[in-house]
Amino acid sequence: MLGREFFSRPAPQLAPALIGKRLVRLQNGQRLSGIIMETEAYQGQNDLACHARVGRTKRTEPMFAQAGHAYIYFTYGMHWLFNLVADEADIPSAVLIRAIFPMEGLAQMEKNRPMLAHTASWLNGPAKLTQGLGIDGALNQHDLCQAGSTIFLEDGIVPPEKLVRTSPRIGLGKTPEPWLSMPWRWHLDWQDAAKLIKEKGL
DNA sequence: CGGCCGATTATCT
DNA sequence: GATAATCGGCCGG
Repeated sequence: MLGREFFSRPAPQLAPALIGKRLVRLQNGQRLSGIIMETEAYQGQNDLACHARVGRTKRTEPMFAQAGHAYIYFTYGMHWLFNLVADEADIPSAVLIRAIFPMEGLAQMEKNRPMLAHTASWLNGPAKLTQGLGIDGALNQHDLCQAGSTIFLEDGIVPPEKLVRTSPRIGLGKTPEPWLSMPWRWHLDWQDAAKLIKEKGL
């Protein structure tokens, strides 16, 4: 299980370090997991794409917590999105997990999210992976570094830096520049991930 | 594969 | 009262 020190850095540093890590969720005592393929950083009140740009509210409060906690919010009237809190306490900072490569508990994940199961498009979206892993608001503010947690990270693969692509963050709408174009999204192509996982024997 | 559209409701102004 | 860190269905190429 990755400890607090791993998460304790600004989101734009944590986000690329998360690519290749294994996200594990215990559901009914069973391991569901996937390799993290895509992340986005949201850092501080200056970042006008960050929910916490407006300061502390009921929704943004988790982003001000100590690193290693979960920030989970509901959007579009139907979707839960999962973030890992980064950086020091009182600095609002988080990394959105946008895609995973399914690894363990495939049968249970298929029950959780039947659509497109076992295809490359199964869990390649921030709301898709929360469905697959059975993550919702009940886990908001959870500590991923606490013994006995039902959600935590483990080491997985360490992709070569050249395979980790960057781009602007997705879905920011009318967020002003320079935040709209900030290259704070990191991702691994599906085929590259599959190859690396196979090579590593996971 | 890419673009447009409707769904559906907590949160904030 | 407007908006949203999305998704799936449906269309056209």
